[in-house]
Order: sequence, then structure tokens, then C-alpha cells
Amino acid sequence: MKTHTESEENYIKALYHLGGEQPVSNGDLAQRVGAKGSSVTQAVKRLGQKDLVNVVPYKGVQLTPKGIRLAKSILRKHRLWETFLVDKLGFGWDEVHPLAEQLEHIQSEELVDRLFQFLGSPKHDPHGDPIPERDGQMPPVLGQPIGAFTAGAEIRIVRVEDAGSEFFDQLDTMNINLGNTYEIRTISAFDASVELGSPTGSFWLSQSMCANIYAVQS
Amino acid sequence: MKTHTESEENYIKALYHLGGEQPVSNGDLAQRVGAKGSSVTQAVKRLGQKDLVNVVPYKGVQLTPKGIRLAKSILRKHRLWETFLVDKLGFGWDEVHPLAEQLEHIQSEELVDRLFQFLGSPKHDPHGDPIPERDGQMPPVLGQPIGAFTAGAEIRIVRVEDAGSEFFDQLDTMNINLGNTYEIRTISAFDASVELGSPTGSFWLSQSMCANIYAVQS
DNA sequence: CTTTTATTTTAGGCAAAGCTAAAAATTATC
DNA sequence: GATAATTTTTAGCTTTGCCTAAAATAAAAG
Ligand SMILES: [Mn+2]
Ligand SMILES: [Mn+2]
Ligand SMILES: [Mn+2]
Ligand SMILES: [Mn+2]
Repeated sequence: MKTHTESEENYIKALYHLGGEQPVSNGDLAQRVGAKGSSVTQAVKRLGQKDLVNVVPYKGVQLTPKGIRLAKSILRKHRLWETFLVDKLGFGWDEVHPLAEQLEHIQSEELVDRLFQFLGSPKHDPHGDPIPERDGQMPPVLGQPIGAFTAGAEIRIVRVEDAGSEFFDQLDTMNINLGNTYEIRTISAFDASVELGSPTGSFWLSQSMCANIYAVQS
Repeated sequence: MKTHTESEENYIKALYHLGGEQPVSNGDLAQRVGAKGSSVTQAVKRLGQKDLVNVVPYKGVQLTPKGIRLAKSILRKHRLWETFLVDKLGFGWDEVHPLAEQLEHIQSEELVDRLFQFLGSPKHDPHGDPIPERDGQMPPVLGQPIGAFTAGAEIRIVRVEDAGSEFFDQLDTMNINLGNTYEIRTISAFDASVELGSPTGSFWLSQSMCANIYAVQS
């Protein structure tokens, strides 16, 4: 049960985010971790020696099974900490990501298990993203983009994509939260914007807002 | 509000632990951080450049006011996290120190403030050690060693020194916890061991156990 | 199928943090 | 006060992780 540096873990996380189990290009990885390509070449060489990735020069980098396991365990910690910060400490869902990026590197199986219990064995984090299970299984990725429903449908918001702080601000000012339910009133044939109705009135959501908000029929 | 590396923070913490505001020798510091003297010489030079310590070659290293502020803020985080781990996650008080050594390096004022509130604004950690206030003030260091009381006194355990895991195991098997109250029955003139009485019976504590257990009259 | 463009790797540096071994300074001893 | 023992510093090396600039390779365009 070796231990990894923060940098290593960030590369693994980036690889999982970009490609999942598929190979990722040097350039994309460099962009994601915020380093230069040359640094990435070196870094993945180190990861390769630890059997966390397979590197094919000029072709791409791919997580090994071991790398995937590590990626999921970091993601699990990230999302559990986000849940803690929102549910227990009262942070806004737009504030917790940078903090979770620090907390996700704390190493202790025991701590993760206890945190998980303390939070009531959650399956999804404050943004609706699935929290990997202890054994690596992934709960379902919930919902479809709002635009995918048809007029008349009753929907419940179950997930939002992290589309930056302005997006979260907009959700905030419109009072849109996970769990909210609406009726789909209209879907514009012109610009794909959507009119949502609730007991208290109705309002329009732009196409780009809709694209980042996921819901299920309720 | 610059940010510090984990190594830097560990040196600062070690300096505060060893000398408080007083100078500390290279050797003592090396021993405490688990590095060689030569590494320490280098490290404190770097800390000096950041105005966290004053170095007098061959003489010793001393925290600056800025260094003291940092030391206290790390200690605050350490002890708040220990409180969280014990009070909220149900860890034993003998298990939390290594975890807190990781968590103490998480950087976020906001997180510390919210954690503090969440825990009910505690003044002391699970071992009875004072938690520095937001502004650097220190709550009182509680209690006197058990041997300092006189026979007949009613006492309450308020603090234990971290004297290693065997010490904690011993406390555990003897069922001794913070908050417990006893009567001092006897203090041996021969070996300074102490007989404590409780409603359920009485038992003897060796001198070296007593030296690490602090109590107040109750 | 060349040539141009874009991507990736190499080569060479730098800073943080550690190490060992040798030199220098301090402290203790006779 | 000179010498021996201890402590501290210097010098030189290592690894991680990042950088820039140049060389090599792959992909796109003609
Ligand atoms: Mn996140
Ligand atoms: Mn991270
Ligand atoms: Mn502790
Ligand atoms: Mn530490």
C-alpha cells in the first residue's frame, strides 16, 4: 500500500477525467494539469514506472487497472469531502471544489469509511455526481439535459455540470437547486431555450443554461 | 497571504513545540522533524528569507512574530481536526494525531471558521490541550499532574500528555477518560504511585502514569 | 508524395528537500 | 589555555517537479 505525491494523484485524476480508461494525449493532459508538455512527458514516465499508466511515446497515455483504482479512490474522497462541506459545514455548492481538491489527498482508508458513514452513505455529491463506492463501483450518472425533455413533462433537477462560477451564480439568482421540481412549459424552436413552470410562476432558461442542468421525470 | 509548503509548516510547528518564542538548537530541531542537521541548516535559511524565523549561525533559531502567528494557526487547525475526528467521526483519542498531522496543512480560513462553529466553539481538544483562538490567544492550559494533589482531594481528569500509544492503551484498559472524577485515596511515600477511588472501587496508578495525567479539583 | 504545421520528446536549468562526508566553530575537559 | 569531543555548517549529490528552447516525430495540406 504505497503512498503517492499530490502531483502524481493530480495527474491520475486528470487522466481519468479526460479519458476514463481510454488513452489521453500529452497536450490535453498538459492543459488539464496546468503544466507544459515537457513536464508531462517526464511525469507520465514516472507514473509508468509505478505501473499506474501505460505510455506509448507520441501516441498517448492510458491508465492501468491500478491507475483506475487510484483515480476512483481519489474521486470518492473528493466527492465525499464536497458532501461534507455542503451538508455539514454549510458551504455553498459553488465554493467547495477548490477545498475538496486539497482534502482529496488526505490518506486514510479509515477516515474515508467513517466520513462516508457520518454523511449517511451518500450515493451522489452536492452537484449530483456519483460517488464511487468503496470497491470502485459507480452509482448511476443521473438525469438528462433539460432540453431533452418534451413540453408537459414534470421534472426534478438531479445534477449540474461544473460550468464555472458565473453559471453557479446564475443558478443561485434563479434559485435553482438540486431536488427542485418544475413543469416543462415550452421548448423554443428558435433558440432551444426552455420555459419552466413552478407553483410560484414560470421563467425561461437559455439553451446554454439548460445544457448544464440535468433532470429526471418525476 | 502567501502559502507555505508542508515541510515549512512542519519546521514552524516543531520550533513552536520545542522552544515556543525561545531559540532552539539545530540538533533539537533536527531530531524533532526527523531530518539530518545539514538539512535543517538549509531549511531554516529558507524560513529566514521568508521572515518566519531569525537564525544566528551556531547559536540557534527563533520564531519571529510572523512565525509564531503561523505556528498557532497550524496548531489551531491540528486541534480542531482532532476534535472533529473524535467528536464527530468517533475515532479514539489515541488514533487521531497522525491524521491531524495531514489535515492541519489544509489551507482555508473559511474552512477553519466553519469547522470551529460546527464543533461548538471548543476551547480544548480531545486530549485537553488548548485550541488557539482565531486571534492567536491561548485558552488556559488545564490541570496539574495527579501526583500534585493531596490525599482526600476530589479530582476531575482534564488533560493527558501524548506519551505514546502504550500510554493510551493503558488509559484505555483502565477506562480512564477526560471528565472522569476520582477521589485521591493514597499517595505512596515509597514510589509516588497514587490510589484513586471511584464509586465502583479503587485502583493504583504508577508514578509515570500519573505524571502524564492532569486534573483539577472538583 | 512532399512540404508545412503541430505535437511530442530531449536536453539543459532551477528550486525545494533530503542525504553523506568533510571542514569549521563551539563547548567541555584536563 | 591547549586539546578533545560535540555541534553546526559547507560542499557536493540525489529525486521530484517544473521551466524554456531545440530536435524529432506525426499529422495536415498541397
Ligand atoms: Mn468537485
Ligand atoms: Mn488535487
Ligand atoms: Mn495531536
Ligand atoms: Mn505536519
